[in-house]
Amino acid sequence: MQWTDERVELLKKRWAEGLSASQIAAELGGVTRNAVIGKVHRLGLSGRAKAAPSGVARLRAKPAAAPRRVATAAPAPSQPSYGVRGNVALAAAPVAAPRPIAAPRLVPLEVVENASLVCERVTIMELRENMCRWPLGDPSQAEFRFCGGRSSPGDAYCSHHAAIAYQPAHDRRRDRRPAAALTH
DNA sequence: CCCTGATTCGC
DNA sequence: GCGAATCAGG
Repeated sequence: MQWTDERVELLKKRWAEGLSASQIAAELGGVTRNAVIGKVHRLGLSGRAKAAPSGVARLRAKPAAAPRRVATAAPAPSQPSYGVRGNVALAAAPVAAPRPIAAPRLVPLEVVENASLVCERVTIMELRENMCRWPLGDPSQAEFRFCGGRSSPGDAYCSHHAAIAYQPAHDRRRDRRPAAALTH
């Protein structure tokens, strides 16, 4: 991918809007957040309006560089695409299309309550790959959130919500307990 | 751990 | 010029 005028324009715009480098990278596609940050600096538009980093930090036009030595071959990426390397470079990590609705069935109340405990109540913007996409509330409302609890990589839901969502259709009817409210 | 931006420097 | 690797910080 190259920095076409269009891509640069979008970058400038989003950066000005305050989006993070990784968010911009995801929107652009084909680049990592490092690439975005690098470009931002080259364009000379770093340092967004940011509440002064508390006094001293300001003056640190510091040299404390890194002793990096790349030398040999690249670390043979296990995945052909961009991946997550610790806190490093992650490009276009597409969060799977969040499903607006997942119709919960009758579920033991305590299961639902346990689920509530792990709900982070995150917005769609805060939703990440390994976060539970269980919807909370009305998707048409601003208050709509996703559970956001930890989900196993590749799983849509956290363990509690998975227990609810994937409940076998059978043993639903038997043991009657207080029906859980469906809002959670 | 998740993430953020900043910096260096081999390419 | 580009961006991975790394740092420093939340």
